[in-house]
Parts: sequence; C-alpha cells; structure tokens
Amino acid sequence: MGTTSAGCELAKLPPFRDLPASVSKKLADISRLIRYRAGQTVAHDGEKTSFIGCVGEGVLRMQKTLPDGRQHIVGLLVEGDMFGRVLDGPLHFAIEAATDVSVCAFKRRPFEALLEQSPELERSVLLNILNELDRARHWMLILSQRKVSSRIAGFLLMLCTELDQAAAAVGPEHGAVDVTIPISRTDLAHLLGSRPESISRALHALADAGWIEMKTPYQIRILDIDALVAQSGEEDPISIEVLEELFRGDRKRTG
Amino acid sequence: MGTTSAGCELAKLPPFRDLPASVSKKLADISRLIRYRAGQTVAHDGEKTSFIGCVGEGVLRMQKTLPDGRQHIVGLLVEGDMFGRVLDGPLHFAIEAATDVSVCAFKRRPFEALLEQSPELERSVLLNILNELDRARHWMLILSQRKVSSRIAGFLLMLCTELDQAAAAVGPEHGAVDVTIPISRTDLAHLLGSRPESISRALHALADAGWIEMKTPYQIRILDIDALVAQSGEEDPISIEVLEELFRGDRKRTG
DNA sequence: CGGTATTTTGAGTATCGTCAAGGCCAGTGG
DNA sequence: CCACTGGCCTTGACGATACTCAAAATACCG
Repeated sequence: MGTTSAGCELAKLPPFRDLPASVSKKLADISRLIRYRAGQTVAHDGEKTSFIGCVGEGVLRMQKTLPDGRQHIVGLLVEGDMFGRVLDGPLHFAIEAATDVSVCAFKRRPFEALLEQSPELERSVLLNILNELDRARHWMLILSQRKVSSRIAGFLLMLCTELDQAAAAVGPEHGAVDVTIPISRTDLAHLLGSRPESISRALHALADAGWIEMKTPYQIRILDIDALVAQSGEEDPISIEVLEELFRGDRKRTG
Repeated sequence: MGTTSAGCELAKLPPFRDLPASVSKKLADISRLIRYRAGQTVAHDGEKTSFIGCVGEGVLRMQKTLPDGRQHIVGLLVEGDMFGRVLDGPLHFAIEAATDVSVCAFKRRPFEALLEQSPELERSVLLNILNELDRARHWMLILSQRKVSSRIAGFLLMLCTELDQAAAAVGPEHGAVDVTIPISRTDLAHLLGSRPESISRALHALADAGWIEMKTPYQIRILDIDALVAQSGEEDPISIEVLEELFRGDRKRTG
C-alpha cells in the first residue's frame, strides 16, 4: 500500500463533487490517498477505523467471518462509496481490496468535526448512506431469487447499472455492454449463496443461451440486457424453459 | 385507520428517547398517531410520502412489485424504525401493514426543517439509517445461505435479537424464547427466496430436531438457540474438516 | 516454458420446487 | 347451532435444480 502526502483528488468523487470550495479545501487538507493491492486488508472485523474512506478506483469487498472461520462476502464497495462507520461504532465486517484500489482517507476526528460545521457535507454523507441502503435492499431482491441463474443475471445487471456507469455508456457494439467481474468464482459463489461449480454452469448457460459472452472468466460482454432483466426477476415464464428445451433439442438433432 | 389529533407518545420510541425537551416538544407538535389494520397499504411504490413515519407497535413490510405483478417482500419494519425517505426521492417499494400497527407520522416539510435546526435530531436520524443498513447487510447474510433451513434459522434468530428484545428477555423457561412470526408462510417464502411448502417442511424439520416448538404456525418457541446459530451459519458436518485445516496452517488465500 | 491456482466439466446424490390433495380455522348463512 | 365456504398450512409424490466429489482444461505467474 502506498500513500501520497498530498490530499487526494476530491473533485472527481461523486460525494464531494458539489461541495462549496471552502469545505472542499478543508476536506482535502485532512485527506490522503491510499493505494491497496488486490487481496490486502483495509479494515478488520470489529475494528473502529481511524479514518473514513471513500473509494476511488477499484473495488473493495465487505466480508463477514463466520463462526467456523470461513468468510462470507456481504457486499462490494465501488467508486464513490464511503465506509468506516461515520459517527459511531466498529465495523461489523472486514474490508479487503478485491482489485487494486485507491482510497481517499479522511482522519476520523477532523472529518466528524467538519461534518458538524458543514450541513452540505453532512447531507452529502447522509445521501451516500441512503444510497447504500438502497443497494443493500437491491441485493436482497437478487439474493431472494430461487435460481442461481436469476441471481447471476441480477448480479450482472447490478454491475452495469450501479457499478460501471461510465463503461456501460461506451458499449463496444449496439446494445452490448462489457463488464468486469471483480471477484473470483469462489467469492462470487459466497456472495450469491451458491458454489463455484454452480456459478460456472449458470454463467455458461447464459452464454449458451446467447445473452452474454465470456472472453475470459472475468470479462463479460452482455448481449441482451432485456433477457437478463427477465431472467433476474422471473423464472417461471415458460419462455425460458421452452427456449432451453428448444436449444437442447436443436443441439441433439443437429449434433 | 384511525388518527388522533394529539401528537403521539414520542418519549417511548428509541429514535427520540434521548432528544432535548425543546426538540421533542416541536416534534410532538408536528406529529400525529396513525393506526393501520393488518393488510392496509401505508405507502405505494414510487410515492413520495407526505410524511416521515416511525413505527410504534406492530410490523410493517416493505415489498417490491415485480414486472409480472407479483409482490416480493424486501424487509420488515419494526418498533423504532423510520421510513419515508428523509431528504429525498420517492420510495423504491411499497409499505403495507403486516400486523395491526401504530405509526407516528411527521409532516415531511416541518420535519425536514426541524432536522436542519437540530443536530441532535439529525444525528439520531442518521444513526437510525445506519442501523437499518446493518440490518439489511444481516439480511444479505441470511439470504446467501444455501439451505432453506439455514435461512429460516437465521430469520428466527433475527426475530429474537433485533425485533423482539423485550419479549426475548422474559423467556418462559430456562433458555427458551417465544417469538411471533409476523407474516404468512407465503410472504415468508418470498422473503427468504423459497416456497411456502419448503418453508413449512423446514420449520417442521427444526421442530422434529427439537430446536423449536410450534404452538401455532405463528407462535414459535425457541428451545435451543445455540443449535439455531450453528444451523444459521453452516450446518454441514464440515466443521471437523475446517478445524483440521486450521490446525495444519491458516494460510490466507487472496482473491 | 513449467508450476500452480482457478475454472470448467462430468456423474451421482441431496435438496428444493411443483403439482395435487387433505386438514385446520374463521367467517358466513341457513 | 351447524353445515358450508374460502384461505392458509401441511403432507406426499415426482421432477427440476443445485450441491458434492473427482478429474480435466484453462488461465495466471514467474
């Protein structure tokens, strides 16, 4: 992990973009940029962090350590997300770098002081938390899907819409979007409540159906978003089952 | 639904318990008590509510309407929980009464004005949201369990710890706790990503194992909390395998 | 270019979902 | 007061899906 002595580039981060110059300047004064490499631990479970963080580039994962010692991912943090439990208490999970990542860190004490001085900053922080709450609820929707393929479809859609807006806009082809899965199959399995093998099979099933394309296990091109949307929310529609059957039958006959 | 002209009993609700008298008084002035009967709609999906609510007695459920018209429960609101999207935007889900319920409602505009005047209130609201975020993450943990019985165990534990602290304290027998499931099997199935039949079977399996006892389908007595905890995290008898691995050397693997 | 970790595939088993039927309780009307 | 009706929970049998174990293929890294 490397740190720069200078404050980090606040202006670019969504939470601070619209802050008054005076506040922005004070923020910069108490901030520093920290870089982590994939796999490094940013904060431990139960730790009361000495700083409030805001993710720049890259992805962090939040994970809970279960009684039996295994680790369970409970969410991802992406650009603009803040962490560190403003205003109180220790974390209820550990935070690790899922990819190489840059984090803008504010010393906790000065940050909380600044929070009381600046309603704008406070509002911005509150909105950020509200946003995270929405995302957590969205996750709940995804996780309460019964079929693995539905959960994967939901996950991929979340990657497009909430995680990678910039990249999503510049789809390489008409209606196609490239996304990068920021974690391994094993981690993805934990996140979605499944196993690596099932994840792999479901992903390849989506590919066989023509909804997506896998250049590498981590580089996914989404070819038919509408189909994924249908898949993510629903599974009963006979259309999918029919298509699967048609596909299987087609293969058997032609093969 | 009935409303009283007088402000509701704020002092008892956790979010407002420790507020200065001056703020508390102003809050009472802009509040009113609303009662809903089980099944009534409190707020619609996409609505920007005219009031901020705080749950008194009873349980509300948050539910999302899927494209196909079915409804999917994304969470429950219990005593002390606030709702109504302070500071911005419309709801992303509908709110209905799961049981008969009393809600303390504040007119939105005055409430937000008061929010800016009172840092204590603002802090209290923020902590409330933070709390909800934690709960949502807890839900994610429960929902990412692969077996229905694990998810049910986690749900029951959540009922004890977060929903029914008062009742949990006065267990009728040594180590036993009574909880009330506030929603139907069908709703529970939606919430946990399963089906009513599977829920029923899993519940009866827990009863057969002796961990719980069902007086009625909604009245559950928890006989062995430790067993439920074990069940809610992991249940496969892998514990031995894990322990062996831990003994040999706990080398940390990176994603 | 080899060595290792990760992903993928295959076969067999367990769990869950689906369909259909029966039981329990509450509210209704004779 | 009792039969009837509808809703919900429960149970059983069967099919679909996902998990487990084991092995092969691929990607990653030096």
